[in-house]
Amino acid sequence: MRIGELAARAGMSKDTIRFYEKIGLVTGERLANGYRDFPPETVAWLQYVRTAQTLGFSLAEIAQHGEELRDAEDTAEALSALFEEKIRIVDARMAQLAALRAELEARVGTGCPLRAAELAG
Amino acid sequence: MRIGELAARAGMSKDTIRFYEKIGLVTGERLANGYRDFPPETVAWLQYVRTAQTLGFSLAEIAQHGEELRDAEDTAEALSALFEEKIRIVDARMAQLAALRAELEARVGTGCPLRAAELAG
DNA sequence: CTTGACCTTGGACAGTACTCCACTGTTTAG
DNA sequence: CTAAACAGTGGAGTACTGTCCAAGGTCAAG
Repeated sequence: MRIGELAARAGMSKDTIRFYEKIGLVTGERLANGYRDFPPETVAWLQYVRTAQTLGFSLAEIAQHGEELRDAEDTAEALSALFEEKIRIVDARMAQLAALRAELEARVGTGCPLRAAELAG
Repeated sequence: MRIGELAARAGMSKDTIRFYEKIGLVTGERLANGYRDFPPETVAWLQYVRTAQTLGFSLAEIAQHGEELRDAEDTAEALSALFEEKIRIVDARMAQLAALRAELEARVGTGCPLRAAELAG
């Protein structure tokens, strides 16, 4: 698939994809005429990138995860370890969110604006 | 409290606090000699800023929330509405995390590296 | 063979969030 | 009085994540 179709399917600009290629976040072949040629799973990978990004991972981290996945191609254990580490990060972030949510909820309806700035505890 | 103590208590650099003041994220008085003078609750506010930041809010958004809080000083309803909106955002983010976590967990131990790139679904 | 849609590259520019620097003023301790 | 520790300003520089543009190559349709 060429870059235009990939961009449309992944919901991002061609420039963004070229930028991602430059930093090693996506890789593609080249056609005889020099055009980039991406395999279909790149769409899912780019969607994953967006998800990971909103979770607070930098593009460099995501790229490294991708490499680790590729390197671990015959090492199911390494892969599981990577996933488990990510789960730990996700759990920590969820706990943080849950704490903030509880604090927010405690404030709803209490009308104590002057102390609102202290909700971080 | 002067900037050095605030920086130490909030766990960030003085430069960062000056930068935050410039963009309106924190406000302080000035002493007769020109030194900044911050009220004690600024420590909690800065900690809240850090939390909100890790949740994906930009400094501009956080600053605006702060303003809304100040503007709503006598409007408990507006405050509750703001909190409820934040809770919705937090809930959405938690759901996203939960989905990702489930996908990650499903991969642990299955050893299917070649399809790992598609875990975003 | 031209037109238009697609692709290439390189580089400039932008917004966010700092971080560092040089130079200068203020306060406190000895 | 001087030195050290604190403070101030303005401006430059950095890293990250794009976004836009100009100049040009490729390809299919009419």
